[in-house]
Amino acid sequence: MDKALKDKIEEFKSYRIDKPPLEIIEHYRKELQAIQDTMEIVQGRWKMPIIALLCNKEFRYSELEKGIPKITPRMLSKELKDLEINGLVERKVYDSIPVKVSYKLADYGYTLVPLIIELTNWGLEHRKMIMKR
Amino acid sequence: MDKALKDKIEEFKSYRIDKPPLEIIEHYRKELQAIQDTMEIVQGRWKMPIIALLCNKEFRYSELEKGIPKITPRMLSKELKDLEINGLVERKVYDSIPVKVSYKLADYGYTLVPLIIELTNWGLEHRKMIMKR
DNA sequence: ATATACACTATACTTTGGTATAGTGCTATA
DNA sequence: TATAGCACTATACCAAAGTATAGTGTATAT
Repeated sequence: MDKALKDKIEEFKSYRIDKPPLEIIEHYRKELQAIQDTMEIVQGRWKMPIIALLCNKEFRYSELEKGIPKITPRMLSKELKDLEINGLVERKVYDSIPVKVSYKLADYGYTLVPLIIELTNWGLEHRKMIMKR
Repeated sequence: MDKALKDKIEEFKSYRIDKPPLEIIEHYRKELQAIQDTMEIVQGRWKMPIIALLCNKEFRYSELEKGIPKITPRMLSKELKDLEINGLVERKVYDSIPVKVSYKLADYGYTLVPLIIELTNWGLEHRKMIMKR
């Protein structure tokens, strides 16, 4: 475990309250709710990878399909629709012939960047750890 | 959106590569895999709330049940088992009568702290935003 | 004698997430 | 004329996630 992470954890621990379990539960109710709110929006195998790609630039539908291995067209369009509904992704239609459709991150989508960074870091470290064993 | 977050996003943008979509996809393959690895372990409504509580201290089974509203005993014991298998949580049995069982975060579980912080922050901000509209 | 706490397990069920496959209407290319 | 690309939608299906309810064995409290 690297030093920066250790520091972050120590800092985190210093904020903890030292109380019996039931009081801790009371104290953290809002935080638990917040975690569940986030998870509800970000849930599933596909949403975060889609957002991570869109962080870089607009992508067309078929480009996303290539970019996210094993996703089926049904899942891709469903997930894009969900993300649009939640204001994270914007859909743009160019009325050329044939139609071009582009998806880009909405400003609100960029608020997920810190989360994506953490997901990525943890996943990379986790893979390293598994390999070592 | 607050300044710290804006800065973080700007920093993130400065790391982005400016290339056509297919090259971006190529470049980010590992990161996308990492995100999916993490999501696989953390997936579902219950795992992160459980871990977040256990960040504070050991909890007994029945305390967790109280701490995580609406979870059923079946889900709680299943999720705890999954987390134990992945080395994130440790289960301790005190052989008093009746038996006491405690669950605590393993060292490895603490590596999820930065992620939990981001999940919590985003959820809290999201709720604020929804309320405003 | 009854109820309750504890730490679960069992069974049956519903919902959601995800797969597999085919098809649409348009156009450009061989 | 046939094939492929584009951006999907439709249908059927399956598996995993989650819910609802009941029950187990031991022990303390009323």
